[in-house]
Amino acid sequence: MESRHLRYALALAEHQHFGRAAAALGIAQPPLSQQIAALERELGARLFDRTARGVFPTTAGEAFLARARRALAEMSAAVSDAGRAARGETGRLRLGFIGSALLELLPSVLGTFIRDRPEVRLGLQEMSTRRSTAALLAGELDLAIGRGAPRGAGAEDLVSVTVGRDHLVAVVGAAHPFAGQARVSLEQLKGQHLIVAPAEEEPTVAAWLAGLLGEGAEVPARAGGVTEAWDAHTIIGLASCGVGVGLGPACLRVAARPDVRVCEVSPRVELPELVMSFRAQDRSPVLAAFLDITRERCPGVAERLERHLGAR
Amino acid sequence: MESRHLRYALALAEHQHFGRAAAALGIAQPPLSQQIAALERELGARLFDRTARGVFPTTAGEAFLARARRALAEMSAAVSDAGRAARGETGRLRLGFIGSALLELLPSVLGTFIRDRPEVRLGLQEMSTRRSTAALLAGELDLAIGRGAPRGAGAEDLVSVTVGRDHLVAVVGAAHPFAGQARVSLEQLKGQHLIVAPAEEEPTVAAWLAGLLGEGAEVPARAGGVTEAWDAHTIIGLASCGVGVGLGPACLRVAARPDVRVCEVSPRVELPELVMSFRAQDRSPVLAAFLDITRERCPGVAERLERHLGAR
DNA sequence: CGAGTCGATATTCAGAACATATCGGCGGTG
DNA sequence: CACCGCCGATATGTTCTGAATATCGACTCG
Repeated sequence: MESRHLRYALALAEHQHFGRAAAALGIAQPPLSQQIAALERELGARLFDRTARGVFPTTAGEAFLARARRALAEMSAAVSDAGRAARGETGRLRLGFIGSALLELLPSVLGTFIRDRPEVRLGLQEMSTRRSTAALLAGELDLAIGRGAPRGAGAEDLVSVTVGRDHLVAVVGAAHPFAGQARVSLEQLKGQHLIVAPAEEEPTVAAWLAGLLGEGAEVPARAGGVTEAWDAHTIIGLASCGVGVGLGPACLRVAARPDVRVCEVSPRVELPELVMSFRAQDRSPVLAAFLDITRERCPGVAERLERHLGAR
Repeated sequence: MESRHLRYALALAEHQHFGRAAAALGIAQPPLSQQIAALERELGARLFDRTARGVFPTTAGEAFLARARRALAEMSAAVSDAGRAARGETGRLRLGFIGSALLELLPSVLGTFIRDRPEVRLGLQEMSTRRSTAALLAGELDLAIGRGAPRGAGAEDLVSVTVGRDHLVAVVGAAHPFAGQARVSLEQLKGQHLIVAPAEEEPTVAAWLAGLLGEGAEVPARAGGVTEAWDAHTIIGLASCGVGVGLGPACLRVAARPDVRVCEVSPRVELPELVMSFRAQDRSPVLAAFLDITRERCPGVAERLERHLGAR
């Protein structure tokens, strides 16, 4: 039995007339008679009563037609569902990101995405760059936002584009000696207790800092001591109560509370770029849609993406 | 798109391998490749990722396959539903009957039917013979049980079989002069107030009675007076409280209460037969099943039915 | 009783689905 | 690094089936 039989039976039930039903189906009358007869033979049951006043379904026909309607509805739903999934209008996007991405990049991109693709289920999880890279390679994420291009095993399977640049700023409590300064020098920082992201989780940032502060070794080994904090709000909170000098990207200003001061670091120090990564072989249309929106919003991202997508 | 495409896609998703899926489908590998390709072309979306480790559905493929499974399930349900309806295992039977049918005939027949065909929805409605005949012709009933073969316009479209015979008995209260008698004569009845079924609703019975009592006219015109009662229990109730002498079929004994006496009428008077009627052109398998059961239970009905059914 | 309508049947034809044979690409292996 | 084997895609021929045309038989209606 093919779905054609269902369509023919439904048309016949609707028009109650072989000739008109066949015309509505775009075929001649004899093939319709044949197909209905074949269907009835296969089922071993008469589905229609041919009377002088028209063709009417039997009890068995009624039962059959009710199911047939649902079956055809499921089939057309299969087509439309597949199409929507292929166009990225539905599906799932699992996104891992570092906290600072929540300050500037994600709010606008996510807002647009949610408005454009309301039926896409979004999975959002804040995590370190290292973890998001690993999760991406393990297939647990579809997109990762972190600092610095992913490195190490498997990184060649990922595509990364720069979606933002930041320079280093220092955050101090209002009572701190630096509070009145618009800028602090690297020399000044060397004697301070520093609040930074954990070295193991953000290796790129940690390496930058270590180099910046004139040491080849780990940041935690610095004189003056180091406190590791996982996210922007913790850094700001610790700085506000005088624990030390928080160091982080300039976008920290967005989250700055009234009781802290943000100072430029002099000379200006560029941080590893905010980088968006995804699996090179990932053909998900949802991902493509998200990248499209990112492309629109972040001029300069476009070319980098084009180069990769064009190579597919 | 045909259901074949759904079956092929599901097989491919199950085996994750074109060759094995084709073997499971009983076809060669090239046609499977072709049909899947045609399906993907029609949908405008890739449904499967062909990798070195196997064939896996894409996101769109997952969405499609979920619907496809349901569609095919509906199709096979359509087949089985139609088959069950055709075999009379499901469906509906609307039955109109006179009250006395509830006393002997229906209890056993209905019991068997409900046990054999639990999924058939039964519509049971007590009504007069006249009304059940009209409802049968109007298509509001599938089967009618009454007294006397239906007559009048449309009766030739009905098939009737005798399913029971009864003779007339008289029902009186325990205090009635007849109470001690085993039998009463027609002469004795002539002076009594009688309780009978309404003439308009049970014309066959009324005609019999009128003839019996030696009058060409209507029963209500009889000296002694007449009360019309619709059902057996009312006749018995009125008789028990001394309203008069109830007249009805012998099966009234089944419903007789302790405070009434049932007397044979002498000479014995045969009542119009209990008749089961249905539309001659009704091919409903549920009706056929009900008739089968009736046939098994009522010997003698068989030949009458065979004659009709054989003529189809 | 003849005309008209409707569904079934017969026959032919075209297209689609399938089978056989072969090619191209990708991994694994000596 | 070349070779081999596996797998899916492609090419080509064959078969089968669904559809069109022509016609028939049954029933209705004027």
